[in-house]
Amino acid sequence: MAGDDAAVFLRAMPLFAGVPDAELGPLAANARVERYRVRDYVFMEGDEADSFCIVREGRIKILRQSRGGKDVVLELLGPGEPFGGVAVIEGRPYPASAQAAEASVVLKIPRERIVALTERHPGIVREMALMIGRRLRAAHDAVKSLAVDPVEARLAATLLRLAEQDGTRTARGLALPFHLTRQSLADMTGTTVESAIRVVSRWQKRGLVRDERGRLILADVTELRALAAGDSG
Amino acid sequence: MAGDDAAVFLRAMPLFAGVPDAELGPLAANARVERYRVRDYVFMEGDEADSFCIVREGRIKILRQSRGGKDVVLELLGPGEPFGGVAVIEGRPYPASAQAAEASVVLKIPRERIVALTERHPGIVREMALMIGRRLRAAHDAVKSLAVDPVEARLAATLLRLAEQDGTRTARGLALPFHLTRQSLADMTGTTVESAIRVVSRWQKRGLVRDERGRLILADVTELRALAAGDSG
DNA sequence: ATGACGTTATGACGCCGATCATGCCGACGG
DNA sequence: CCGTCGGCATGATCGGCGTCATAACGTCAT
Repeated sequence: MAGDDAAVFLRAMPLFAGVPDAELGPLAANARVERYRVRDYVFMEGDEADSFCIVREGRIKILRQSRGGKDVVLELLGPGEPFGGVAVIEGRPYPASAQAAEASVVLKIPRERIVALTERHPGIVREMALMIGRRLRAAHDAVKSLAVDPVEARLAATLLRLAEQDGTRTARGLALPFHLTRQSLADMTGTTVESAIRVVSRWQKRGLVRDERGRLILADVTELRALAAGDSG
Repeated sequence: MAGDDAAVFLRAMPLFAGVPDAELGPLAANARVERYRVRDYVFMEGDEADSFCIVREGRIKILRQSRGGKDVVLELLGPGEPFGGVAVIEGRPYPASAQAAEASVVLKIPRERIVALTERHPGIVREMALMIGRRLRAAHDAVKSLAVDPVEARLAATLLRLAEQDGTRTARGLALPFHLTRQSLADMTGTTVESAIRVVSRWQKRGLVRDERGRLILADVTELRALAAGDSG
């Protein structure tokens, strides 16, 4: 049902590098393809972890919310990036919600399938461990930043990380390949919309960033890096 | 050189549950036992990751420091807990420093040994993945807390987590089994010594916690839980 | 068209908590 | 014994930034 293109998609992932085509085909065939509109939830914190998910198109936010309604965005994932894997192999409910930041397509592999596959191919577990390790480092970076850096530095660091991860070089500067709301930006840095708006507006006036049809473009990367590092000049 | 007691110690770890005694003996024999005094560093951020470490006795802080000299404690580990594993299997330098919070003993297994063992026993990798996953969740908890909770709530949550993890029940309340400096507490919650001192003193006066020879005892757990949850009563 | 809604924008106000300073106490070493 | 040092305690001050309010603008559905 998912079709051959799903198999091709899975084939391209480092996670399944050690799995032969003969097994990847059936896996793809058992995967469901789900479409989400902006603000739709893929799953909610506390849901039973029945699927291993992979972003096919769009952006998925991993977030938790506090009583008080404020969202905290823990991760922002793009095409090719898996999520929900830890909960699935642990057999526990999802520890956070997954929400579409824009219209998105997600590949969902049933729990039993992925578990069975990992038992036959330990390489997958190894790749997963490495991936989770990278995310742990990222989370630790966030902790450190929230603990010691002022809002402006956190915002600069966040934009730089996103841009360096999957931004595109243009004549005008480093461009984020997707629309990012000031609200999302605030939720990613532990601040408020107003503060995010104020800081970014200030940067626009100073020519550090540009806003082209909703897409942010980092014009002065070195200056932003200085701000992220805590220098005040 | 490490002796048989090291083998017994490793045997008790879930991480090596799938490894036969015949292999655990040589592993223990190749492990080094290192002693550290308070404030000694096991390794520093950026050091080449040449050892997989396990806390044998004492407490080890995993921390990063900002220009400005302020420490951020990411994890506080007790006996039986491994660290430095992600960096070792990834072959990258340690992403954070490890420092003794009290006099401690650490078991250090050379990189090649642990890597070779994981190749023969994929179960270790699986256990590692689960462990890193748990730590990732803990890190995400910290991110959320730093992003939305006020200082008092963060301090309460931190003490509760430590106490529930390896505290001991006493007549007076839930006791932390080790001495925790206000400075360390501040570094774990992203605040300053002064704030940590003020909050804890206030709690002592209200009878929520007691300080017995440096050891903190949580007398009113339910009230602390309410504070951690953000209620102001 | 025309509301409704989401996003960006800007100002006024207030407070939490960081910063700075000062003092006390116990431990430890010369 | 007394100087030094690390940890705990408390007050005064000030600023970053969260909160609240208001408004302009673009998009979409009816």
